[in-house]
Amino acid sequence: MGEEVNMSEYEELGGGENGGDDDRVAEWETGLPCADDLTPLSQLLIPPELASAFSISPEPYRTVLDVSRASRTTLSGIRGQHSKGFSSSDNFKSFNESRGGGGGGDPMVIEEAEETTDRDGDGDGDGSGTDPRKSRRIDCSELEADSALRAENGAEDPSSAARTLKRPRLVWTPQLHRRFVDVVGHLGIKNAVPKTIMQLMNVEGLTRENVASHLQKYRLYLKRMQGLSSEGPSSSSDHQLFASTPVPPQSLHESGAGSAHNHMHGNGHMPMPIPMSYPPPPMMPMPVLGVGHMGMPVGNHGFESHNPYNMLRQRDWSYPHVAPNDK
DNA sequence: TGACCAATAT
DNA sequence: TATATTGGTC
Repeated sequence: MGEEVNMSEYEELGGGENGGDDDRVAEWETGLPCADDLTPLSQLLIPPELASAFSISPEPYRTVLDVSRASRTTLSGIRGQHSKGFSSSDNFKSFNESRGGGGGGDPMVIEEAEETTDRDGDGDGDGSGTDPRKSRRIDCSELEADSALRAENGAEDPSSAARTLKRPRLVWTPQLHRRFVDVVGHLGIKNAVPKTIMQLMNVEGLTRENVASHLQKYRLYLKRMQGLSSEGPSSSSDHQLFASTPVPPQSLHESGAGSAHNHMHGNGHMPMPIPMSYPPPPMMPMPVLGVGHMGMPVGNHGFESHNPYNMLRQRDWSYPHVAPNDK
């Protein structure tokens, strides 16, 4: 963070060809939210009052250094998941860091969800902080979080049993899905494979399996949409979630083989850092303003400053929603 | 061997 | 229904 992001990092991402041009990057940067728009990770994400209201122990302040370190470890952690992986891992770092617009990388962290379908029973009625397990936040700071969570999860037997514990079911929140879609959009549906998506998404705790599963569904959705394209909007429920799909439909047709450097967005350049702005509240499908067809941030800024969800989003982005996954 | 993907299970 | 897991294939 203290240091500049090396622009050359935009070069080739897993087979991507043409290098990142500075002006393109600059172009991008203009689209990025300015530092003021972002909630610094070094800042408390949960106000003390709120924390106490929900019986959450307030998080410690993080220094910028902490944040930086955390993001770095996160990245390395994620990279560590694949053995051979990417030639220049920095690509992903840049993807991530530059999005922070100087604010620093913010590897997203996801929230875990109780996997038992407990929507009827299990009255979460009394908010007496009894459900740390229901929706737990995982600190993005390093592995401590993971181990802490695991300890919390299988409090009795952290060592072996914890290993065998099922990791909680991942919930694809609109934010998370949005990130997914953005990455897929940048890769092009044809090049979007679970591993790459997972890495580009840079979401702590997200596994390839998670992505694969979601990708499967997403592809089905795209197929269906293409099939129905002329027949009006689908009434399916996933439409709500997927409605925010910027992925160019032609990508599917684009069986056009190997041109991996799909003209993706005009010039087939790298997946750029994606300023994640995701206007729609879950129940309100709306056209995606956030990402134009060029993958460029389009209407974000006004939105960001006005949209009340913005704050939430910030929170969602930088903060956990993750399922701990130890592999 | 690992990744992808479709089918199937939960 | 959404997500996880499995099994075949490359």
